[in-house]
This record gives sequence, structure tokens and C-alpha cells, in this order.
Amino acid sequence: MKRTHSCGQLRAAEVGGHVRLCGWVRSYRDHGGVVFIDLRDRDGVTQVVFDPTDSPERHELARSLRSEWVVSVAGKVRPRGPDRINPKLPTGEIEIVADDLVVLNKSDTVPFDPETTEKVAEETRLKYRYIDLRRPEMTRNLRLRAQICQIMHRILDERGFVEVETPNLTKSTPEGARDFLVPSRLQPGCFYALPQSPQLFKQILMVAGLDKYYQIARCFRDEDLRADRQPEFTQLDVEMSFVVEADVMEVANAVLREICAACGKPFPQEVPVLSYAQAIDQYGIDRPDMRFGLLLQDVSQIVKTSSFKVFADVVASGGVVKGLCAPGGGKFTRKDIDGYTAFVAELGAKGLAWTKVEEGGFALGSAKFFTPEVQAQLRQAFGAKAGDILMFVADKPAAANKALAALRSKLGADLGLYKSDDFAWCWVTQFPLVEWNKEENRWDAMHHPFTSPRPEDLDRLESDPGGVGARAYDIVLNGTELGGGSIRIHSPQVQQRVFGLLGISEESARVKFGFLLDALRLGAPPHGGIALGLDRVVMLMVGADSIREVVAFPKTQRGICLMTEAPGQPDPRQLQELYLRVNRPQDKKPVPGENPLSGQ
RNA sequence: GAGGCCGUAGCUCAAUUGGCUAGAGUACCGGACUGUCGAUCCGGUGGUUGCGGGUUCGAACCCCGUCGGCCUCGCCA
Repeated sequence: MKRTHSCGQLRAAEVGGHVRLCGWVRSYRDHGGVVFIDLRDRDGVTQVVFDPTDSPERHELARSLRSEWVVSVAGKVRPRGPDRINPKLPTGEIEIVADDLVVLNKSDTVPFDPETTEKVAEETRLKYRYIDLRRPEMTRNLRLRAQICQIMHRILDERGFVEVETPNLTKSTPEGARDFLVPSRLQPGCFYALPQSPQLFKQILMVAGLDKYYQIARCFRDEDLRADRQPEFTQLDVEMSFVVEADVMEVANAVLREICAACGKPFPQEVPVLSYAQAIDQYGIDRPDMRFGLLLQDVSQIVKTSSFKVFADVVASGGVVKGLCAPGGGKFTRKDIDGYTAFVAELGAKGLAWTKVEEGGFALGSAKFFTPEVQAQLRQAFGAKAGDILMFVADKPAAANKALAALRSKLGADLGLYKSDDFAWCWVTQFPLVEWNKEENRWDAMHHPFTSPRPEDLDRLESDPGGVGARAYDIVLNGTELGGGSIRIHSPQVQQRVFGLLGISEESARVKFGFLLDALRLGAPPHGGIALGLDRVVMLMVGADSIREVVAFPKTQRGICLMTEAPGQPDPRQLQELYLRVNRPQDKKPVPGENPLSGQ
């Protein structure tokens, strides 16, 4: 019963051999006499032929085969003959003439055909994920993911990195995202937190002298889901001692370069580096999509005296007027433009001013507000040509950037400014250390509280926190943040000052991060690192538009696994053991995974 | 927490302005057929139109609520 080959392996060279294959029935073609079976496994498809003259019993059994039954077949490899070759199959030059057939398992009618070219509802795919994963595309995604992990292991191992596992049952750190909590039975009333990342452990490993650490680590964050965000996700986590920014970035480049080489994707000799300020200025966002230009321009100075009251007022009150020039946008209809206006309105923009560029001057939209002089300046600022359209948002800088960044992204897609297989990488550096949190009325770490300020800014840490730069860096591909890291603080004094800046009292820091502060006092080397989002890397390598396509068992937007119906209600006895009582709001009824034991 | 799109046979979809017994392809079941490869041909089974309520002589279609999936904002150090 043991297989001799996979269903994707056999070629003309094996003709004459006797083989045994195991797999799933992809399709059956019963001609009354001869019966054909396409047998599929993860490697491919092989045609099997049953001839009624060989064995009537076996032929009858073959006629009963149906889609997705699991069978084992033995037989001789035979050439198909020139007019019978199937060029669509790698194994299309041969077929197996069966001399044995064993049905290992039958199958009910499958909820959907794994071979279908029709797009099956994701809900159905997730409920029957094992059927979905039989699809060659999904098999390829998972195998490419495994291959990418192998490259990560190999490159880092070659460079002397030590793989270390860190705990998943760890301590809650109230900074950052919401934690997943795990109740402790042995310590009633206490909870572990699942790690949002191994951040503190890897820093401790540097203090331990590990020098170069890595781990392909699972991370957990209890926040709302997106196409590129799952509550649990995987990071390639790296940390190094005695390094500066360029050393860490070089390691990340090396890993990504190898991954791209294996995936047939481009990776530049030199990855462009933008400062945070430059990214915000030109792209309106800290993860710029570099596949196309369409740069934003701040035209506040040009239009501040214009008769367009909105522009003048916004600039006068400290806002900005920023815009972009969409090449060929002159062809947009009123309806198109209304669509873009509604698009930016949903993002909070109060309006979208526009005008079309023609040979003689601006036309339509807000054209009448622009004097010939202003028109000339705008034309020059954008490098605008006849047939283009200018679009503007006037608002506070953050709001204008948010709307225009999204608009730029949409226009890039709508105008076909890039090809589907374009890859454009960049590093973004020189992030601010902190940003002002209006709601909480305090400074928040932009990266995390362990990121080192730039040494030249240290003396302004207390006097001008917003002006302090961080030794942080992000790597961005096609507008998706693939990873980020920083040089960390290794001085206990600096760490204490940063905690102070973030409003974390000495006492509170001791409770939450005492072990880190102790470690920093006991011979902590300078160190830094990075984390790469594995799911996102694989997503972009396979050209998927959601990480669910590269995660074997993902959760829905409501955090439910449709296959297992997790999360479920615990058995009351489990709660008792954990000294927990559920206090569920009356109007919130549990839906998934109703535990049949509960309520007993 | 908010906005948007969607939900009809196992699957993918259709159903004119609110109007006939809710159809088609595929899958499945039965039959025919000895070279197909998305086999073909003939016949058949299959429906709580997500769920609940309302309007109407009449609802897949309109209204309200609710559940679920997706996209986005907030959130994600």
C-alpha cells in the first residue's frame, strides 16, 4: 500500500515501471467501457485508466468512484501516444493502467469543488478549510510560506544568530495594544498575558550575552481585524548586540533579498531610504507606496492669498492646502470626481477641490479662484500638463495627509500607475520618538517605550519631546509595512527618563518593567533589532490581498474561527477551577461554540 | 464604536416596476456510451430566498430589527 511516487512526479522516463499512487479523486470520466480517474495529491495530478477487460470487478469499483474519494492505485506507467497527450498536465505524457484499486475512504458530496475556478464565498471556505486547503493555490501558499521560513532560518543561522524560544504565558504590559489574558489556576485572580511580541525577552537575551538572537514568533494583539491583521500573527523577531541602525537594516535586507530571489521577485541593490518627515510630506503616510509618483505638494504658500475663501481661511488658521496632480485625470467625469469627493469625505475630509489643466489655463471646478499667476505657480509646483487634474484637500496637516494618502493610493490603482507585479521597497527612518495623545493628554511612544532617542536629541527629551528623533526604522513594500525595529535604550538612566516622559512613574515602571530596569543595570550591551511580519511578507510574495490567504486557519473579522467555532464557552467547572465568574451583558448573547456542557 | 457592500438549491449565480408552480450551470442520484482529460448525451432529486417582525390582495424584491461574511475609519506601543 506504500506509495512509490507522488501524483505530480511521473514523466515519460518512468514508462514501463510499476508504481503505486495515493490521492484524492479529482474527476472521473466513465465511458461505459474505459474509465479515467484524475488522481490528485499536493504535488499534482495523474491520470489513471481502468480497462474492463483487465478485471470486471475492479472496473465496476472504478465506476463507483466519486469526487474527493481517497484511493490507492497501482499499475504500469504507459505512454499516452502523441494524440492523447494532455499538455495542461506536467504528467500529461503518461497514464497509469490500473491493476489494483483500493478505496481508502469515501467522501460525502463536498461543500464545494476544490478544483473549481469559481470564487467560493470566504465564509464557506473558512468553515471547510480542509477542503479549501486542497486547492492547489492554497497548497502553494502554505508551501511557499514554509520555504520562506526555511530561508529565514538558513540566512540567520549562517550569520551566527541563535534561535531562542520565549514564553507565550507572560506578563501583561499595559502599553500598546490590548492583551489577551489567560487566567492562572495556581495563582487565583492572576492572569498571564499572551505576548504582543517577544520584545522584552529578546532585550534580556542581549543582556544575557546571546549577541545575536532570532525567533519565528507568534504574537497576540486583541485589536480589531483587517485584511492584513489577525489577532495572532507571526513575526521574524531579531535582536543584535553592539550594532547601529545600518547593521540591523543590512540583516533584514539580506533576509528579504534571499526570499525575493526564491520567489522570483525583485529586490534592489540599494533600498531607498526616506525620512519620516519626507514620507509624510510627499506621500501623506509613513508607509509610502513607491510603485508610482503622484507626490503630494504643499501649496499653502501659493494659495494662501487666493480668493478661494476655504483655502485662505485654512492656511490662516494653521492648516495646510495639499494636493496632487493626477496625470490624464482631465478625462474624469463629474461622476468620477463626485466619487473621489465621497471617498475622501468618508475619511473625514471636508471637501475635495479640483480643477482640470488645459493648454490655455485651468477649467472647471475651482478654476475661477485661481489667477493666472497662481495657475502658473501651481502648474510648476506639480509639473502639470494639459489633460491632468489637480485635486486639493485643505485641512489640518494630519487630516489633509490622511485623506490625500488614501486618495493617492486609490488614484494609483484607478489610473493604472503600476503593474500588478511591481515591487517597490523603501526604508522609513528618523521617526519622532513620541507623539502627543490628545485624548489621554500625554506623550505616547511612537514605536515602543524601549526605543532609543537619537543621542544628539537627548538634552531636549524633557524640554521638547516632540522634536526628539527615535533610532527607529520601518521597511515598507508597496505601501504595506512589513516590519520595523529600533536601536534600544541600554542605559537605565535614559530608560527611566523616557518612562518619565511617557507618564510612567518610577514606582509603576518598577512594577511593570522592574526586571528590565534591573537587567539594564547589570551589564546591558548596546543593542537593537527588528521584527518582520511573516504573514504580510508571504501575502505579498504570493500576490494575495489578505493574510488570510497565507494563514492555514485564520479568524474572521469578529475573531471567530468558523471551522472550530472558537472561541467557545467554558465548562462551568473550568471557570470554578479558575475562580472566575462570567459577567456578560444581557444584550450580548454568545453565538459561536455554545458549550453543550454549560448550564448543567 | 461608526460607515459601506453582501446573504436565493451542497456550490456559483438568475428571477423585468412588488405579480405565473423561484430558474440555470455545476455537484449529487439513475441510465447510455471503449480514449476522455472542465468528457458527452438522456432523465431525476434538491428551496425556512440568513433569521424575526411589518406594509400589501400579493414580498426574494419595500420598511424596521437582528445574525453572519467582507472592506474601511476609530483602534493596532
